[in-house]
Amino acid sequence: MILPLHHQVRGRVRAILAELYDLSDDTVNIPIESPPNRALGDLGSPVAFELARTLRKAPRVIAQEIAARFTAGDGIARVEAAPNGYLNVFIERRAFLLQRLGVIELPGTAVAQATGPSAVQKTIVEHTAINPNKAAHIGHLRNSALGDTLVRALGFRGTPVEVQNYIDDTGVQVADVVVGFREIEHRDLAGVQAIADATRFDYYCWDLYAKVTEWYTTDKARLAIRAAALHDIEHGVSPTAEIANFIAERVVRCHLKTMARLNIDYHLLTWEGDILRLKFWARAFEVLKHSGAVYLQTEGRLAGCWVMKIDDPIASDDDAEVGADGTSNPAGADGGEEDREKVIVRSNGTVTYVGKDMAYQFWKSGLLGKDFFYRTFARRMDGSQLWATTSHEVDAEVAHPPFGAALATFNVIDVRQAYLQKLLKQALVAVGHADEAERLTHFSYEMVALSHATARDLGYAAPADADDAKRPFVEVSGRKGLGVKADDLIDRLFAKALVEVTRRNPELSEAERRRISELIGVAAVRYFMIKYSRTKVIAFDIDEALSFEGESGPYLQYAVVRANNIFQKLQERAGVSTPALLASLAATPPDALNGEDGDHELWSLVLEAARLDDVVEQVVRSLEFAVLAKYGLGLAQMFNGFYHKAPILNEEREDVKRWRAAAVAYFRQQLTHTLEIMGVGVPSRM
RNA sequence: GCGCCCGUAGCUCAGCUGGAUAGAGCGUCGGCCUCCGGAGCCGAAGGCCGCAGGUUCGAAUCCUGCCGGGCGCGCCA
Repeated sequence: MILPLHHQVRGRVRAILAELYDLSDDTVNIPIESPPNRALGDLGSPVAFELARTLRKAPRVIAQEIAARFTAGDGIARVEAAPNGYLNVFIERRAFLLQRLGVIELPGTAVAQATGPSAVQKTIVEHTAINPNKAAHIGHLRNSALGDTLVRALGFRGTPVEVQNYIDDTGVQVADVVVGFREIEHRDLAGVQAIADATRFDYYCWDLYAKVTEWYTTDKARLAIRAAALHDIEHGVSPTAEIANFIAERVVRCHLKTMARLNIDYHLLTWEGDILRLKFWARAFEVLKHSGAVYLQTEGRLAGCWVMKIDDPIASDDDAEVGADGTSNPAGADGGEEDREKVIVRSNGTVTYVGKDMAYQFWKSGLLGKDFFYRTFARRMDGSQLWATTSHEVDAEVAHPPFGAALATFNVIDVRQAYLQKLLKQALVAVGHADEAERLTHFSYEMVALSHATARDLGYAAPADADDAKRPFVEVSGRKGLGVKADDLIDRLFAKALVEVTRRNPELSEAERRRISELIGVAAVRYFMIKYSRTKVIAFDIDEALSFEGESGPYLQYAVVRANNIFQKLQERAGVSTPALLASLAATPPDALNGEDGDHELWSLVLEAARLDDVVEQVVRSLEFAVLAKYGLGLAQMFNGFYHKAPILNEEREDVKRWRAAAVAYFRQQLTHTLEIMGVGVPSRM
């Protein structure tokens, strides 16, 4: 951890600024950065540049004046003004490392914990939310990997988190599969159950879903069958509703199994059907009507609908200018340009998706005044209960944790839903809860598409003249059945890892080799899914995803395994236990740590390892997990370089040996934490 | 048409709320296992940071306008 030191430096610079220039505390922000190399310093601040204009002094002079006032102590060795105006801080290295290794006490932590935001309230993270009508694919994996990493990152910094997975069991997609079973395969509930027991059900539905889509296109009249099925599901009409229930529940169990393979799980499954049956919408509707946010449109195109005004700063400019070319579209036969409205309740009285989502969000934010009933659905990976909502009081378990009513909410949903998420926020504002709206975050990310090479592997060949062929990637499509199933990808990764592990460690038992392969496979997928910025479309390439080299999860694991090996060997060959080694540091001269011969590699490793807390803060602030991935990569690279250059077991100088070991001990601790935040474990061997 | 996103090395991408010399992986070429495990390390080649203006001590980063690409804008979800 480096942040306590940041706070300290900031505080002391503030005090000096107040003293020297009479600058009040919060007018100046004091950025803390990393100087390009250790010879320049451990922490650096360009604060003098910003002050240069207001103080009418050269940055270098300001930096010098601040540095002159800066006294050593409290973990800071000295402060220098660089010739170019940077203020550079040098850390008291020995104390810093010993504190982080727990050899000596870290001053101020007890206080910091006691005075910290003790009453932090719960944050809800909703992710995954796969339609329960087919197997999960790689697009869903990006969602879950990002969502779960967010959950872990929040947990790392002490924020209580509730993880929800929303199940759209009453939507068209489930209806489609019901239609497929009944109309194409002519099966009843028992028939569907038999198939579920005899096959990989989510895979079966994947294919069936594609078939149904095709089936609709051959005769548009068949769409009426879908509409009827959807209606029956929403109203609980037998037997359609029972079949739909069965399908949804079975497929959800498949999804849970898939996600569990990647160390991803949830506290609560919220079922859309329960939101309908418990009339959450009716309550939300009252509030929305009462506030005037949603009103009945009486004229025009949307007459008879309850609508919400979209406040889009679109600025209805003059569009009178239409080119001379005759393509001017007749914009407004009857009012095309005035305020836009979004339908919330259709003229036939049914609620749109947005409406249901608003009710759900009101509940998440603690504004609905209603609650679900709850039942145990399954076991979580740690053995505790996975809860699900229910609308039947008879099924309900009285004793359950409190759900919903969170201080803050993150909805992990891809960028294509940005518009709807914006409306959701707007609805909160409209009913007078601007603060809740402020604390609602749409964690958006770009979609996963397929590289042309991988689409070809899957047997998809776009006609050369088709649009698809010209695009930079091929879109995943559940409707077309085009996509890489999550479990297929995971299977391939596990299998490939097993080959590699077996080649390197033939003496291990098969069970052990499998265990290791799975850890490696998980690292590969999860790292792959977070290493891109969330604003970037991933053109998924199977060969790239299967790579265990370079910028990959296994590379990070490998670094930790190597580090662990050193301590194991230290114990085996020299009989030195890690605790004993660390204990001996207090009495070891710190020359090696301070860089004899101007060599700061050892210290650089320690300092970089310490940055994890800073990185996690940045990641949570920006929701950019690629930063975490890059940090882990850089740290592993730094260690690997150090590993080759600085031997430990064979180092003769005892003090050098100990400090190197200490640095590596801290490194592996921090990189292990980094991997934990990614949901990745460390194998015993690789 | 309007809104959001992307454009950096041959390819895939980093570049933190403007800051010290624009970096990594893959690929290419050349080295390194009597030495803690080579899923590794070291080195080389490879960049008008899409284009043009602007803001300032300083711009890959901020603003404007273009160009190219993606997505969104339904009484679908």
